[in-house]
Amino acid sequence: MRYNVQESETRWQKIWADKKSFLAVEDKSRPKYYVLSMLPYPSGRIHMGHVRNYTLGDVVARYKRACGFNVLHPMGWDAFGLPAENAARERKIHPATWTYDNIKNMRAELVRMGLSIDWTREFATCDVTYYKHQQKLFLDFLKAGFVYQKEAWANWDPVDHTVLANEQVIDGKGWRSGAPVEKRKLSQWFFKITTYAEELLGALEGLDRWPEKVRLMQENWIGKSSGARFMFALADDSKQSDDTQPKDIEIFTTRPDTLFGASFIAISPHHPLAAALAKNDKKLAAFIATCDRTSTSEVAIETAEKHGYDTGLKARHVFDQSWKLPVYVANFVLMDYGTGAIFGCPAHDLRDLEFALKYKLPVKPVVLPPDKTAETFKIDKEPYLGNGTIFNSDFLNGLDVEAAKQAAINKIQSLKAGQGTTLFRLRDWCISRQRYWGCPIPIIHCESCGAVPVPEKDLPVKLPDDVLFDKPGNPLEHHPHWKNVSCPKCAKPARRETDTCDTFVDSSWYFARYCSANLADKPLDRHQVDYWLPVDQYVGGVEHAILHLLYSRFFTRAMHATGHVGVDEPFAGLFTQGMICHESYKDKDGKWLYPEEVEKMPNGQATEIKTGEAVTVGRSETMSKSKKNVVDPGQIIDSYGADTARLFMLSDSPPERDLEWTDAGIDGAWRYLNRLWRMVAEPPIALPPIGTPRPQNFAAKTETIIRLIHRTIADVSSDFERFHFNRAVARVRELSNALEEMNANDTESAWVLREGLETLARLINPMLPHIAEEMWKLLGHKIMLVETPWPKADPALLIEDTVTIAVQVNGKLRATITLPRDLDAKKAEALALADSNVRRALEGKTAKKIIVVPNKIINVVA
RNA sequence: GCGGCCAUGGCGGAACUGGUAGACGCGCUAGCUUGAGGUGCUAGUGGGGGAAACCUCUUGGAAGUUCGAGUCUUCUUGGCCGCACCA
Repeated sequence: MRYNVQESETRWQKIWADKKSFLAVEDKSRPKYYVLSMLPYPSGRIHMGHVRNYTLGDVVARYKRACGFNVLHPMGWDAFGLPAENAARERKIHPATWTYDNIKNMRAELVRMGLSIDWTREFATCDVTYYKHQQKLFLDFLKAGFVYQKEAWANWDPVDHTVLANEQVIDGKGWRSGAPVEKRKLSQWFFKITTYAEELLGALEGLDRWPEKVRLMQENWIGKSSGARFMFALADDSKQSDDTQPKDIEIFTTRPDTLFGASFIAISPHHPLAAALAKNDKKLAAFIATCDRTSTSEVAIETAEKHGYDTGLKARHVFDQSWKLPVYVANFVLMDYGTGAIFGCPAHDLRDLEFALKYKLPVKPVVLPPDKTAETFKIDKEPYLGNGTIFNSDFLNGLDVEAAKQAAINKIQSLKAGQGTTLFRLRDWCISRQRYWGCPIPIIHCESCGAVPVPEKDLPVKLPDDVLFDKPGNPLEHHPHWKNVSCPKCAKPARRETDTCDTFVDSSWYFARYCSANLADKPLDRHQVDYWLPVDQYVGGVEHAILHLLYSRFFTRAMHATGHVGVDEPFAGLFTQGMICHESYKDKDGKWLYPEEVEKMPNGQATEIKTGEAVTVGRSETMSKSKKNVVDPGQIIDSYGADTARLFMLSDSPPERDLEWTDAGIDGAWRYLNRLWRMVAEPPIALPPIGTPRPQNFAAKTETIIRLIHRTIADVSSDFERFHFNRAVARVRELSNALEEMNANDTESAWVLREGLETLARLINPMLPHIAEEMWKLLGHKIMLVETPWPKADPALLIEDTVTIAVQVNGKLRATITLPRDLDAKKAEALALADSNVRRALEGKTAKKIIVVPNKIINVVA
């Protein structure tokens, strides 16, 4: 007999659905646990990354459920976005049709994975019933001051008539059109994420169940730096281009302690002063134009080379009005950071040093390293960045770097030239997208009233269905009448905002919406949200380490401020899984081949099945459609079943690391599934009926098995708690190996075997839910495993009476001895020394020192 | 360039706070069983030596701390990831 996977898996899936096994209902009497896998984009098919992601989430959900938690484990669709519009353009399918068809297919695939999801809470972010609430949140945020509109530079694709995200600009060209991207100033909507910059940074520390790596990435992204901003006055005798030219330059620095080492001022090519000067300086205008050109296309290559243009202007040093510094326009100074102007201190900054060496500017050290003397210390090709004592610096002399920073800031403030300040790298979040398939921004533009929020009673602002994708640009803009409305304030003819929201907005609150997914009249129900939030365990890919997670953290704070939720942090625990990798194959013409088009030889060579020609085998790398090194989960589940796929995902590789897909691995998982089934379908010993009382005594061999059963319960439980699923699988396999070897046909052994098999079924249940239920049923149980609590290890059976102790002589293992547990150190010592191997290793020498670590090791030093 | 992570058999990986390195699996070898096409069972499997007991070397490399280091420290090599002139 063989295990009939397909029959069994579809049967259990139906039973779970019929019994509503995974329906989540608020229940104050039980602790809640919210498990969430990252929202999938409905591309049409699930891929291996999804399988891994949802398997991990499902193991946690099923395990916590068995442990007595009231579990919420929902699923939905991140359904807005560009691919649907591309499909519409390329294949003349309406984005909605394309999206909902894809959702239907993918939902069916997810159901076949046997996930313990509460499907009653499912929604797609493109449902009007979802995005109308998002529009309400937008209006609330607007009222609370989290939203504003401003002119901002955007990457504009002149062929597709659309704005491109930075990652859609490749070598300065649009990723679809290939046309050189232009910088255009557009009026766009922003969320004020910078309001919370300090808090988003500070709260990272409290996210102790987040990967260190992700917290670090967010920390760097937010990029806090403290320093000072202050004015350098332009000297009177500087040449003046016209009256509109500013009289001073404001700079930002994190190193006010090095001010006495200043040798120049540099401003960005985009600085207003540069623009003013360029009006009467053709050479400068040309220089700025060169900077613009290199700044878009060849950023990576040009990074090293620094260029500057001496404006001829002089700036007076803040601390010494007689000291005049030259003012350069320099290509390495960014306009959108700080004030767009810096002072250069070559001795203590690499970039300033490069610049100074190139333009022969003075290099004057002002920080003396602890091991150097003032007379001999010189800066050559390397700036000195470390701590030290300030010298050559007037009133700062003798201070260390930190003290000097503070002293310099105090002085600047007393001079009324500026003040100490903190700067963040984090920018406000531009949410405007010039696209159709997104949530409309609920704003009406009126000639006389300006940007007017759509009144709440008029929500939702629905996307029109009758749109055409026959020409480039935003279909909402081209629609015959959708954008023509009357102003809600003055009733004059006005124009709807035709921008839609960035899809990151959709995914910034979906986790909260699941708590009251079917609520019609408002976005969230405070009681339900307060019960379920925060998400206890969030699972997804590292690729969202910054944007999605940071936006969600901001959104949650904004929702808190507007009274929609009661928490600041959406995700208490975060787990980021690794990618799925596979070898790639190329034919002789260099065209990629799918794995199923290739036959592998035992010697590692490969040939194309169709042609018989040799195939180049590439190294294993992340599965991607472009390289065709993908394996379709649907096909795997068809032939091996969901449990096999799930087991493969959990075995061997730790979940945070990349996983290599191999056919051998899936075969191994499949064989194990069959072994499990055979163990209960055809047990080696006849099993006693359920509820047979536990025998009083066991033979030593049987006792060992009993102890192993309980050891395994304890180990697997702690492995699950710590996301060590590969270890859990190993522990489970050890137990099944031991049970398979049982052959004594006595009543005690039979009892222990039943105990072992039942434990096995319960332990694998979170990972392999279908076969676990099947085994449980074969063992005669009427109550399903989904309703059966997690097994508890008997603490008495976890403690061994005897322990095996390693005996070392001079740090080298010479013997292992078995001793009663917690044996007195002196006695243990004596027994160790009596061991023949130990005596031989000592070669008659006497022990100088003996280290005894109870129940672990004895080291004899001779 | 800056910041971070990682390195263990032929392969994926175990080893909790420094305490028997190589659990578990894949692969391979030998034998048995089964047999038409994702079988099952037994034994073995880090390198070198030995019939064996056992000895010896071994966690990218070099040094150090320690009775004892895969684990801690310093240097070094290689790989992966993030940021990239952020003043």
